[in-house]
Amino acid sequence: MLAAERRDHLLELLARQGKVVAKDVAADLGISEDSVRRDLRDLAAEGLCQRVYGGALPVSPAVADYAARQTVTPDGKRKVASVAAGLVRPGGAVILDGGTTALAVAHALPKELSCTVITHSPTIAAALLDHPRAELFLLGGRVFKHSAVTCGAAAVEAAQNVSADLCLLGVTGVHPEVGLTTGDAEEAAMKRALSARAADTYILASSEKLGTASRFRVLPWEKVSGVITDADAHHPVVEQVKALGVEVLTAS
Amino acid sequence: MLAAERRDHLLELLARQGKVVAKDVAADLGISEDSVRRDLRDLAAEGLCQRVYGGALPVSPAVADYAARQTVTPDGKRKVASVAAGLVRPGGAVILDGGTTALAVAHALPKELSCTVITHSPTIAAALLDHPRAELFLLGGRVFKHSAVTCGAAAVEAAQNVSADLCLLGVTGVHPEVGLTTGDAEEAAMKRALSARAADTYILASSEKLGTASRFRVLPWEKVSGVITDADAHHPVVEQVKALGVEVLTAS
DNA sequence: CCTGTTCTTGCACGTTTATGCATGTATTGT
DNA sequence: ACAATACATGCATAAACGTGCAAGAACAGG
Repeated sequence: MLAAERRDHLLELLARQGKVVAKDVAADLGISEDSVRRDLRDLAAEGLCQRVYGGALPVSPAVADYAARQTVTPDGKRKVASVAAGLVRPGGAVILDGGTTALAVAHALPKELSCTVITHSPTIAAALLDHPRAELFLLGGRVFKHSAVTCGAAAVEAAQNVSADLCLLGVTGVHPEVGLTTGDAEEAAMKRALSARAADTYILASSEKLGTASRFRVLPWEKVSGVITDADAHHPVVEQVKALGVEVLTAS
Repeated sequence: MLAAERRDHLLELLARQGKVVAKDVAADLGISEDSVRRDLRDLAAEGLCQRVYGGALPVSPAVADYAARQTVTPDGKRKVASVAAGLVRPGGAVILDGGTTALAVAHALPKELSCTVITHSPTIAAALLDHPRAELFLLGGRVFKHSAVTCGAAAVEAAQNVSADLCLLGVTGVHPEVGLTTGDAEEAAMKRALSARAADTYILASSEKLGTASRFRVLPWEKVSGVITDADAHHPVVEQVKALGVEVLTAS
């Protein structure tokens, strides 16, 4: 890899993602962090980027506000989202829950992927409007403003009329014994309804959810095909969940 | 997540929401409150925000870019939206169409107005999430990405189960003889279905729509209670529409 | 083909910076 | 006045940084 190539690569990353993390790029390109730092220093000297602790930012912060929105989601959720997006097969149908992690999944879906996305979140629907090849189906109903999803009888009924290969569900608590839980009864019912319409259900479980439980049970472990998390494979909760016979996909 | 990114994020929140709560941001980004406090302290030291107990406020309180968003919508649409929003009675129910003008109406609704909003646009629904007293009902169905609304049989069927006092409809053409028109047959059908569920239907007709016609008829003039426009009261189309017995609300 | 120079790269070292936790203090609301 | 919450401070740890140095590659000139 040529040095000039690296610089171009850095500038492209900067434009596309709105930021560059020295460590990540180094690992990605298989070169030392020192070289990346040197490149960034040079670019900054030429006024092509703004050097910050840990990496660099574009000179004009308003470069890509789509990208900016991406970057404000915590690292863990983004990793989980990336793995989850990989589960969606071209031509397949996926039921996508609401919540910030699910929104990250929507953003992580390849822009030209042709698939069917079924969701009960207007936010998710709005995020997928610029995916030209994605068929989008919105489940209507009363909107719960707190979590920005439709719930209630009408929404559950609407869900009965769809089916999919895959359901990606967000929850607030993932506990080996208690199971999967969330903070609202209506939401829990809706999540159950969604899960029942898909062949496989995977849980979006960024590490802060592991080992915690909320008030309302969503699903028992038997109904879950797998869990996607950014926690280490040796995390105690991960190992307990594996012992229950549930597949665990770790995103490191 | 880079430290500099966090600071940018804080400033953006400050601009968009007019305030920052340390605890919330910490939970949101998955970092400790200490870091958030330190960032806020630094920003305050640079004069970029005003530190207060529990979080921070913008330096000049009136900067929250609610105004900024309003200004990107053309002047005419904003005026129309403002008048339309005035038609919504406290406690009343309104069916709100999709489109940019309808989105402006959503933004123009008083934040503390308690009313029921029924819409088939995920974008509109997302825009109204921060109206705590507004009951929100979303009509599901296949999403037409071009105009960001749900359409088709499922959406029309969902519309049959609601009713409202008022329907605010956006169209692409307003012509005295041809009537109200739009560019897509499915959309036209959906708009008809919406209109049929409300006691009164008003058309959002910013001046560039007047005198033009598109491919598909939405409604004949008899089904329309009124037209809201920013055009002058002596605009020829306005006078012709008035002659048809349709009320015209002019927003100057 | 050989040699000396320059440039790049990765490594080692010490330094600086950021972060989370613990402790004690201030502020707010009831 | 009291409890709850927010805050500042100090500290330990880990990460990022800069610098100097040596090994190697690219290149020019003899």
